[in-house]
Amino acid sequence: MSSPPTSDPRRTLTLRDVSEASGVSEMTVSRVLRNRGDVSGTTRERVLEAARRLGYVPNKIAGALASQRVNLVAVIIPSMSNMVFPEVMTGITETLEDTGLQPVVGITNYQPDREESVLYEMLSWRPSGVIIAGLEHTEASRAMMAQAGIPIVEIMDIDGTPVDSAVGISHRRAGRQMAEAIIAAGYRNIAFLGTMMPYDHRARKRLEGFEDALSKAGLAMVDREFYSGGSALLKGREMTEAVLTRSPNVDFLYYSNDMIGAGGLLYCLHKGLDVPGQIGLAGFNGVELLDGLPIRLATMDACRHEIGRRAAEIIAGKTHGGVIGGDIIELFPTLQRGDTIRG
Amino acid sequence: MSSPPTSDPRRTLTLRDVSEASGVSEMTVSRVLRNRGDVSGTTRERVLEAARRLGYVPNKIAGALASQRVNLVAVIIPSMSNMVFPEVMTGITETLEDTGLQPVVGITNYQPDREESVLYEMLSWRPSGVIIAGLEHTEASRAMMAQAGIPIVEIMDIDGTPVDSAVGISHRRAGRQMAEAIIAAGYRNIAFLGTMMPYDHRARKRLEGFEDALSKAGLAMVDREFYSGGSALLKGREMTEAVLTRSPNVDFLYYSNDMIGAGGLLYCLHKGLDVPGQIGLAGFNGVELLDGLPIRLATMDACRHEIGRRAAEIIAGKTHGGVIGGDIIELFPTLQRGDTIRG
DNA sequence: CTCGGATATGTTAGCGGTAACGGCCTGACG
DNA sequence: CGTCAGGCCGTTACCGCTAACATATCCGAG
Repeated sequence: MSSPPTSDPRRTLTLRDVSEASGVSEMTVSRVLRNRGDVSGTTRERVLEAARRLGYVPNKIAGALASQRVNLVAVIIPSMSNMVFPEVMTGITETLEDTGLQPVVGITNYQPDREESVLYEMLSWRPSGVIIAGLEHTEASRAMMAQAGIPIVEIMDIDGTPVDSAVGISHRRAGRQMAEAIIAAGYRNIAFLGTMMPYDHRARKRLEGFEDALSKAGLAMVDREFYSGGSALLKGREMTEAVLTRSPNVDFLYYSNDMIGAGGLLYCLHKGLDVPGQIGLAGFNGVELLDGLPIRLATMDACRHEIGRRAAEIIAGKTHGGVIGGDIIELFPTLQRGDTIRG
Repeated sequence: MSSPPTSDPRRTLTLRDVSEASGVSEMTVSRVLRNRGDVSGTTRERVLEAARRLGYVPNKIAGALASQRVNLVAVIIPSMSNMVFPEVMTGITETLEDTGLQPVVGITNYQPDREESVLYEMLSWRPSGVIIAGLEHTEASRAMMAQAGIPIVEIMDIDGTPVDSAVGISHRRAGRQMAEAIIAAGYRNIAFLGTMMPYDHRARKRLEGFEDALSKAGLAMVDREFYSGGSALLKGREMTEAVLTRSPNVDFLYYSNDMIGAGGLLYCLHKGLDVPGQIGLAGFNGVELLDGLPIRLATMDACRHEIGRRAAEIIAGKTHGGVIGGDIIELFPTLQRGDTIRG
């Protein structure tokens, strides 16, 4: 039943409390806590002890306002349940780890107006940089980013014009490459299975590149099937059944992502189809999950981890007094043939 | 080539800029932008127009400092690539959506000291509440949370003593329940396959509950296998092979999560084993992915979405002037027998 | 016409830190 | 013994915004 040292017990502590408890000025406490400027060893000890004893947690809001420095990096991505963005995040986090910078995530659910409001909200906290997925944004979003006066890195995609910097792969090229490999393997009746893509621009670009290569070879997509929402694995299974029923002559299934591809693969194996002889399959992303499947789905690694790493490096570099110029870094995904393309 | 209205073109804008551009005081601008207090229609229009034209983004740092209110909720979880936490996040986000509160995520990678530093970092931004996974924290972490003077909700687990509120399930009971169902189905030679769990307390508690029920029935675990890192699906496959090779008499495989369970299931099916006659399997979590498998793995739904929802409701309620009392909300997972337990 | 009370806008004083600068003291050096 | 650099610590003035209060304006009732 001891009473607290001074005043209100539940008031949150400030520098002044630590200052009084340790008998030095607030400024000195601030210096100790930030490890900046010269403070004698004994004073430092006294201050640290007092801070620890009181359970003082600095107020970064006040600190940021005074110093005009915020150690946050806004990361704006469409989704987290996607298996692709967690890995990008890992790359970002790793790289930022020892720069004093901290990522803060915002989710847009692939909705441009939601992206705009998330961006607005994040910018209002004056972060040191922005990492944002994709090159397609609303006019207002682009304007905000251009105005913000901080490094902006648009990631995943480089088929377009970034506001500032960009790190990613060419999805159009990725689609084309996959198509070429499939054609070279002798498949001719190719179907596409993928997301409904009003706003999944990267899936759209892959499809465009893919169809481009098909038509160059005098071919056209034989069938296509779209989905949205639900368990991707299950959707892959269902869509595959639908396509194979509707178009029995199909000899290749190109999926817009690995998850539905995996579902499709499981379905084909279950039905006892000869993969890759009778029918071939390919996905996109190179997700870890594929390693656990009975046979390995053909895919393309989207360089997710490195994209995160490189983007974070750009932010960190510019924050610590780098140049202003916008860099465009293109990465090159590798085609993994797996066991589902013959040849 | 027009020059900017005043001074430095790249300086970030403040209320004063909007104030000057619209000919009213900063205070009035502030009122308009926050939709608070009485402002005439014409003034409001003029201010909004000016703000839009200039591309003004308010500085929440200054706002928060002045108003002593921060619309952020700290959410601290072990991992994002886990399939379980994204769904909790969805529940949180949904519920917070129209409260003006915004979740901010921190990741601990199951490391207590990392949790401590993430917590410290987040508390230094003075959030309106904290949602944190688990009941086990360092002494310092518990002290910080107790001191913070804001609502704290510990989620996922209720087998223990929360700092303030808690929302979750009893993992011990969940393990026990699963064991009872398995025993009732007539399986007797049961093996456990799961994560190495220095800090995955929930997996540990499930195992404890499970073994508890086994021993009550006069049984003991026949074999066990642990993993850490890597593709869970693949690990499930590998561990299953290891166990079945080492202990051919095993007739049930209890997995600590659905992902490795799915890997094991695929392995068993691939080997042509009779599931669930010859061998049974069960996982934990009720992840969506299972819907896409050839047959449905037995599992227990961990109520992830509802946990997120309820936790967010507690925070929102207390923030908007609710009571202080710590609530403990227990949810009850449902056993989904699927097709991998006979009977 | 006067006056009370909305309604609309401005003024002042911080919020809790930090940058910048200044003062004091010590010890080395000419 | 004066001087001065450098270590150590305090003072002052904000950072950009908002709470609280003060002031002006307008309207209709009495």
